Amino acid sequence: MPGQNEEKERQIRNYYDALYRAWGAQHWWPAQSRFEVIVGAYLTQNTAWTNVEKAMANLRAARLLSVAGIRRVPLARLQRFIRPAGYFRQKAQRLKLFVRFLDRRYRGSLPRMFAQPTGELREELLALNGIGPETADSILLYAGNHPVFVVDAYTRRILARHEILPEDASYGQIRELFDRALAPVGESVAGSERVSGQLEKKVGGAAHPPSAMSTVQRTALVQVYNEMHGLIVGVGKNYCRKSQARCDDCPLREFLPSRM
DNA sequence: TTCCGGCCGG
DNA sequence: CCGGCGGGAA
Repeated sequence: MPGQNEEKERQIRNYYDALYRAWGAQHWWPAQSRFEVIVGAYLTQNTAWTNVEKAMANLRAARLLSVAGIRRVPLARLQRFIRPAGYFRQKAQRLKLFVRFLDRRYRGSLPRMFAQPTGELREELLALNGIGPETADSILLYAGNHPVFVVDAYTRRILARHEILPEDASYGQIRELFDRALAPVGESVAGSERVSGQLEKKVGGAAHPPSAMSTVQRTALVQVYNEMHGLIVGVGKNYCRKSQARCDDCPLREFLPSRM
């Protein structure tokens, strides 16, 4: 049934529209630099963001929130600074590993790293110990401005509860759905049309291959992916919580699959 | 106690 | 597929 997927994609666009109307731009992932985004992406793995902020504040106060800083700080010292973020031994080791990778592969240059094609850089990141799909995509999108959608536990939970995709849907499947759903929105933004209320007009367009994407389209897509993930996290944190969800006040309540 | 903006190794 | 990693806040 080919109509199934199209319906799901339209639903995703409806969610984006409703959430953006309710909350507006999220200014998601506030950070001073790209490297801060990368550090945050590591530290926030299965960890509350408030704890990540404490660790980041420690690093910033110690003037270690940079490639050079992580490079020179002794491992044991790094562990102490990021302790509030939990898993501090793993995470300290993995931050060191990332800088080592950056040094060897890109001579310590983030601009050189992010100049790499999206797909190839993604594979390189995934090969690193401590970087899985979500961390890789977070780095690509929020630090590198590459057009990839970030799937997290909130995304999966919302899709499952709304019966759009099963709970055990793969990361790739979820990401594909959002890619296809939001590509038309990116085009809409690129065409300098208003986003809100215009989402119904362009439907059914498959995602362009990266090579066929203009700079304007790419930038627009990055913005849309950025916003959508931020909005979803807002839903997950405040309403679609693991236990005791508060569907009554959720901006997405009208889309619930007719139950309680 | 539960949960958090995951990921790795057995 | 499962256990471990871990501190902080609700």
